[in-house]
Amino acid sequence: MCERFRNYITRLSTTPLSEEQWKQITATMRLKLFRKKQYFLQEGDICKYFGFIVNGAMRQYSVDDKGAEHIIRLALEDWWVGDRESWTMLTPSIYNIDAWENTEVLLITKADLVLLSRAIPAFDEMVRAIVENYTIAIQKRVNAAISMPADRRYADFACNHPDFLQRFPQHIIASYLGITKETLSRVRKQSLKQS
Amino acid sequence: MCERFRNYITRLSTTPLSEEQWKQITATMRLKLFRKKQYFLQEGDICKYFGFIVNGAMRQYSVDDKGAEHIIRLALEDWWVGDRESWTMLTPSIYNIDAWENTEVLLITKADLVLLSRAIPAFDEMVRAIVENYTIAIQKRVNAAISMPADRRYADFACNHPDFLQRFPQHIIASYLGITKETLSRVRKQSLKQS
DNA sequence: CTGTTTCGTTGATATTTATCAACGGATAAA
DNA sequence: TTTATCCGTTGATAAATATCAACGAAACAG
Repeated sequence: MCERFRNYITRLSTTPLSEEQWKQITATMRLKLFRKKQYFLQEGDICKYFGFIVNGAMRQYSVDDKGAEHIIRLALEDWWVGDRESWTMLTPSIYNIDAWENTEVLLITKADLVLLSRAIPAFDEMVRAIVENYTIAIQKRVNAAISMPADRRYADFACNHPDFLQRFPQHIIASYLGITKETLSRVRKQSLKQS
Repeated sequence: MCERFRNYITRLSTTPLSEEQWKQITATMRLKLFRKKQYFLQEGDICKYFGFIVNGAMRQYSVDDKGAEHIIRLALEDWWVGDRESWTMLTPSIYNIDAWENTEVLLITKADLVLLSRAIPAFDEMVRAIVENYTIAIQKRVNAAISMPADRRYADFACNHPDFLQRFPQHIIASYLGITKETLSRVRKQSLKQS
């Protein structure tokens, strides 16, 4: 059932993971089902868990003064969800995270994460790799946001995350890219003509 | 001379730093002067060092197909410079980093960073704190980029980084915010009227 | 099956932002 | 000093994108 996570660790680390260690991990992390629309984290909450998505889809977003949602992050299988700021500072989160599909998540607390990292080299390596990958990816996203027009941002996104296009509707993708659904619709029509 | 870095470590960590450990750090990291306009990293280079700015100012930017520069990151005293992607993947960087003022930088290689982190708990804590702070800050920047209009982005920036406004000219700030210098000039005029 | 919501599209229009061109002041270099 | 470069501003105009409104199709809930 959680084989997916085991493979994930193996993929992100060089040290092998013993049967014993894997048992410790499964004994520590709890599997929880979030039904469609259920909150993983709600604005004002403190983020006590990070979650590894075993299957399903979630989104992280902020809500502005006019009630409009802005998608900060999308996550599918093998992605993590949680709010780093709230998690590390223990402050109320300004974001919401909810399930877009029914989603199975492996939960871990900060304390347990520290424990497992100390006890299991492969786990520690994985954590470091996650952070590395995340910072690289988000750096690119900032670069795209400040230097590319809407159509190129979409082209980039479609190229790098074709799976997201299959799982999330266009108005969600649009919000993620910082444009309206109407603009995205027009951008897509254009890009079809040219191919 | 590098007292600034010592204070920085102390501030970001809870473990004290012994005289012995500090000596090890200064013996490992090299102080280098970059004169105004000198490259710290040039597009196509592999980023072999991260640098802690002891004094001065640097900028990181990409250059698009039309030759326009897009400021990815600005850095003053107590900030780090380097390209995470190139550094971790050992791939040629797509960014440039150069000195905006004459700048003194403490250099460290990846190997040395690992060594010092293993040997010195305070150093390790500092590295973790940097990564935490960085991910939180850049997350907010993405949020701003996709959910705020130009004037609010500027107001936010001015509020959070008043020191940057003093040290970098407006066209650099504008690029950092993803707008043109003309637009920034108009935004500022508006914001003056209202206060 | 039937009403309801979600989703994507399109058109008309408004707003925001970029582009282009020009200017004056400040600063640095010769 | 003179000359050149950098910097910020402004106006006129163009382009990109948002907003508002309406529609039909599909998916879903009762």
